[in-house]
Amino acid sequence: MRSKHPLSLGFLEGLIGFRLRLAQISLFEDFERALRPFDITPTRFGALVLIEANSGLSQMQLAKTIRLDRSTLVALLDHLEGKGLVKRRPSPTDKRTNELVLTDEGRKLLAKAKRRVQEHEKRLFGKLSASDRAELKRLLEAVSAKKYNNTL
Amino acid sequence: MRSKHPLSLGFLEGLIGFRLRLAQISLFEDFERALRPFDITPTRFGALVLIEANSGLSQMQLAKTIRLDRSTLVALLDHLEGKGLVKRRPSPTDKRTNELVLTDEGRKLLAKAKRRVQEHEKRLFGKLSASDRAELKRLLEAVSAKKYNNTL
DNA sequence: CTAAAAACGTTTGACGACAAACAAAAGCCG
DNA sequence: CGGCTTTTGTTTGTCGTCAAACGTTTTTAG
Repeated sequence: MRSKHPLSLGFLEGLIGFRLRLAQISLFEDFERALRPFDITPTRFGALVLIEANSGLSQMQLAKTIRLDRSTLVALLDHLEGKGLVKRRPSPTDKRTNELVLTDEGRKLLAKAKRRVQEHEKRLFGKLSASDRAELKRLLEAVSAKKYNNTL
Repeated sequence: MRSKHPLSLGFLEGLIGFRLRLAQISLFEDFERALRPFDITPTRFGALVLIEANSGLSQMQLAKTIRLDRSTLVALLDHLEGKGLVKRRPSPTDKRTNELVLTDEGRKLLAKAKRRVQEHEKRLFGKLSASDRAELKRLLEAVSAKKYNNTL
């Protein structure tokens, strides 16, 4: 006797949010496994990419863009800085803020990581057609584009 | 001087995974806010629905279906049981497992929660057309339908 | 039938995330 | 200018999650 998986999803069956959650779990699982050798998580990867693309940005700017609490970012940057990938440089114009920059080592590691991430995306979304992928991206953007009535 | 949001996303621009992550954050934010009065999170909600739809299921079956570690489920069920919404009932046929069932109170609360969740889904996905919603759901299902090469 | 292997629920430890409180600095406004 | 408010980075506390180890029970092999 082994009534295996097939449970009824009940109310969850119709919920897009539930599917989104499952997809997110699959995503994270594969990403984590693929980037484990680099000790890089999705969040860390996002931070590195953004620092590369916007050298000198502040912690708040970074936090907002990847939608992370600024307090969370502290430990994350401590980690990356501890590994010599990122540097916090006190801003000369605003003594409250730090300018974030990638080190040479950071740039080098990121280059390698990007290739892994590219493979990872292919693995996850490769089963979809190119137009399906574009469509998925478009729809996801629409979802997080927040301008819903904040009348709560 | 206030260089606001507009940061370049760089490499993230093209990644579906990044969009998925952002959408997931938006989802969780709205869900959490909408269901806060009930002290119900997305994960708890999933558990309640699944127990309702598959009364008597085991913890492992539940954990697998919502893709949660079985150790995580322990605390979650402790919480729900503590609030009198769920009951753990030792299985008569397999002394290792518990049969999970909803209490009357659990069923009542879940009914209310479902309505809130329905509103929440409308809020998040209502900006999409019906066909877009169906498409999104289909694509997300395809993503988490794991059967990618496990050659890693 | 019996010994080894697997499954189940639990405990403990680690980690990432948020929220609240804080000090320092910058911005605002009389 | 001079005081209040806001912003920024940090610390501390809490929570949800996974992973590993454990005892009990079931399943499987020989």
